[in-house]
Amino acid sequence: MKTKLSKMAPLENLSLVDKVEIRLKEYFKENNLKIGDSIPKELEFAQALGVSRTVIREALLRLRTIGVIQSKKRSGMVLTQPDIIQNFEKAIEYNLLGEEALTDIFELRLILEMGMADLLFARKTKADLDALDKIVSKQEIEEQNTVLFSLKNEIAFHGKLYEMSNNSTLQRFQDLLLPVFNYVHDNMPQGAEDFKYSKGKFVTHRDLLNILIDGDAETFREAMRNHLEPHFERVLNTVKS
Amino acid sequence: MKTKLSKMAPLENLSLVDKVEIRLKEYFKENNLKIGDSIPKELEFAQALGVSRTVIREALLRLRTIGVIQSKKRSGMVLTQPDIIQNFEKAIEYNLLGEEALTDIFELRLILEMGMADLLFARKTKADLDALDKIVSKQEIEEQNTVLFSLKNEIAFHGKLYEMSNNSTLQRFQDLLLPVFNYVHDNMPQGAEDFKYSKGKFVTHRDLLNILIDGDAETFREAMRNHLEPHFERVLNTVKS
DNA sequence: TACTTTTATATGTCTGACATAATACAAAAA
DNA sequence: TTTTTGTATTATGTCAGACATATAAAAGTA
Repeated sequence: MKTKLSKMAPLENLSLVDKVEIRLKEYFKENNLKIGDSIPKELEFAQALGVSRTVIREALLRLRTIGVIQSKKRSGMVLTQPDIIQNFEKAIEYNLLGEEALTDIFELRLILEMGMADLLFARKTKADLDALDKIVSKQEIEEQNTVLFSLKNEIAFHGKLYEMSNNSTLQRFQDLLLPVFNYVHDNMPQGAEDFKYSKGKFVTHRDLLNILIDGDAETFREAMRNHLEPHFERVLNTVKS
Repeated sequence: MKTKLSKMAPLENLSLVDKVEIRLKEYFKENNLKIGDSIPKELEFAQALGVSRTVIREALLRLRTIGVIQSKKRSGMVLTQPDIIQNFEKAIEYNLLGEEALTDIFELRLILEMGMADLLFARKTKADLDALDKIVSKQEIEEQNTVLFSLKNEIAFHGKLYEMSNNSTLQRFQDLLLPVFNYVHDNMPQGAEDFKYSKGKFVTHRDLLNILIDGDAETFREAMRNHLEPHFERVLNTVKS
């Protein structure tokens, strides 16, 4: 009789580089290294761990790739503050995100725009509102004789909102997600109709701006919800597997 | 007389590996490679580009680190769908995020929880609500004779909300951010008082659950806003540089 | 057919060498 | 003295060739 093996965990199948990476992480923790501290050179690590310089280099290269260290000739390597958005960026550059990830990200955008009302009201400045007014006025002029929807103006308005959040992580997130929106925009089979949401029965950019000027966060949220209605409708009616 | 040099741009200072990485990216684009496709072996790339295998390996290792390719002995390398959260994770593991990034991320959490109301109402199931009820009841029993705030129950409740969003990117984001919340929680000098927000004048988990059962998204948003009030108060009153 | 053994092969690791750029320091010039 | 320029040093960057290891595919066996 064959006994079940499903419960047996595969015995650790780590490459040397994997192990070295773990040791390096321990080393950083134990020595309580901070941003700006420099670390021993490759050869010293190699001797200390008893492996070749090649392996050390590959492990360090991983850290460099995720932005945890930087290296310079002659000066050695220094711990740096990783840019959490950067890798995200790279992954997207390779155009390898699947359908599900793209959908998730699009939903994420809706969530973010719905959720940032309070930050906007807490941090808005006169200059911000003036800038928004310019954007909206420009859009109104350009679109007054057409139903055409300008993605450029759309991005300008919503991008400014992200900027006003004064949260640079959020802001970079938005920058980075723009190509994804374009992709979703371009690949929606139901046509562009859905995207003309700044006209007609929905809340316009001008409406949003007016609320931002003398309304409150709660009102803004509900207005934004209406503004984004076509997107929500599409997203919420799409059955997720 | 000294002429100004400010206009001179530094001439490109890319390492060989940098250049190879760019070429690889071009290669993927030109050949329109998709997830699952396999790519030539290291030696072939080395010969084609006229560089050593070492350089190719380092460039490919970068791709592997960000999850764009996977390698297996003998089978070569295959394009894979990068896990956009994974690198995030790694960066955080190294405990190298600065104060600003942590603050940003904490704000991001507030934004997300405020923004996901519509998704919750669109996707809630009976099973979800039952599960939430269990969590809340457990919390009520444990905390009935104390003002002590249990971070564990807090995480269980809010974590379940993320789960209900049915957006796995969002969900993993939350998993990953938990240590950051703990960090912020542990390092708040004003003490734990602020965090007992599920008692007293604020909206409780039970309130939120009831709204989730027979309320609507708008009501839920405002309730969540009140529920998160202590956090918002702290965040919005902190002047960002 | 189903199973086991062998073989070929691409990645993983090692070694030792040289190239290159950044730094420190000495020498020269102002 | 102060500034500039040359020189030596050094840690990373790149190279070449070898062997180790896992494993997919082929060959052999029942």
